[in-house]
Amino acid sequence: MKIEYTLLKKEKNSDARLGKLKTNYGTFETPMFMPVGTEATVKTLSVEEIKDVHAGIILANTYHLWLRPGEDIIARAGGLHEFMHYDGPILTDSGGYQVFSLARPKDITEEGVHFKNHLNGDPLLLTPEKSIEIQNKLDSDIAMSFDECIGYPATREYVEKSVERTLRWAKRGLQVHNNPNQSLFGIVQGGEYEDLRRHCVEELVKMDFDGYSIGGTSVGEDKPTMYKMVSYATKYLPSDKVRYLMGVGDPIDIIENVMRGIDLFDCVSPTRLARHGHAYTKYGKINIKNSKYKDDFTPISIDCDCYTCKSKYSKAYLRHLIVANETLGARLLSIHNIRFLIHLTEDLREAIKNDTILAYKEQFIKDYYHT
RNA sequence: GCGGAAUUGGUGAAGUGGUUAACACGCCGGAUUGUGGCUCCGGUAUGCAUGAGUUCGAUCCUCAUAUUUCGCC
Repeated sequence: MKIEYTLLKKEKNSDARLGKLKTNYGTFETPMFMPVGTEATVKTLSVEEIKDVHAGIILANTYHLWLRPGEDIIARAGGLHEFMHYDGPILTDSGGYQVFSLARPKDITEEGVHFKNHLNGDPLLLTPEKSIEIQNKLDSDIAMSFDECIGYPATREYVEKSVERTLRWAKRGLQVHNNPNQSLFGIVQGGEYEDLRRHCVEELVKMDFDGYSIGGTSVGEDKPTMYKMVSYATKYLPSDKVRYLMGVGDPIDIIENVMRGIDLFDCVSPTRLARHGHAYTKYGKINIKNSKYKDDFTPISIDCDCYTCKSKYSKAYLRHLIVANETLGARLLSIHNIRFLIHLTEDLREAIKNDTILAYKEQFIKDYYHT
């Protein structure tokens, strides 16, 4: 069965949407933040801990799992859910982002993208067909089209050419996709150009994907530009399909883009920041390594309902764990940070129900930037 | 007691008779956006054991003192 998106309510003062996404592995409400589990693990968290932060869905990565352990091993295990012992919804990224982070422009051809295996240096070719074929075998609930994620700034000429290629790649992927239990999303590119974003949306909608993502953001542009890019896409996307903004996870960005009609987000930041000793709080991001926390025996946040805060692990102890490079520190902070972002989406859903998102945003920003 | 060697920041240390004393770790900050899992970027010795001398100029040469260390009685 494919996913089913139901639009439950639109907020009065913005384009924010409350929705419901039904998958073979469970139903959850949107907006929702997806924790990133690149290597079939949300780094440092057990499956029970992923559930405990109320993650509706998680993300894994085609490129990484292709290289190691290989999609055939995962297929033999019974698919990604069985393999990683996780019975909730999973979305797989296509490897398109690795085009941006690993490849050089000359490595991109019509056929696909030439990489060097980052593990052993072997030359690799990832094509739209190959990416979809791997994702079919991984048996995730949602697969992504293989796209070219371009950086910012990029010339209009380049973006034009790249969007057309991304569209051809989307079509090629769609043609080989053959997993009836897996949905497939198209990815909107087009840089900062409204007509190109619009064109990309219109062509993707003609191909009739199960959902749509917006890519090519958080690649070096400033916030106003990112928000414009999102609006240029959501403006033309069909309201009966779910929308996913890729790679965005800054709290303020989540609020701003929910208000522009985004339903799903993912970002490595909560887990990466945790490993490097940072914690989100209502009053801004803190660096737990700062010496002022050396003898602060209070939890990160008294009104946080995450395991770490509820258990009253103190800042002094967390600081010690991070400074001593103990994995428990990364784990406790990851739990806190992911829960913080998911809690944020819960608050936003509530605000959509009550049509109070403008006031919510104003108060959040006031607190977050220390009034 | 006699003789030798050593003494550079929080630590391990490099270094030179002449502008800002290398590097590493630590420490103090910052960064991080569809994760190439111990990453990246800053800051961190107004001073080279102490005192005196030689010199235009000494962390570097000389002497004394202190401390450490090795050997001998």
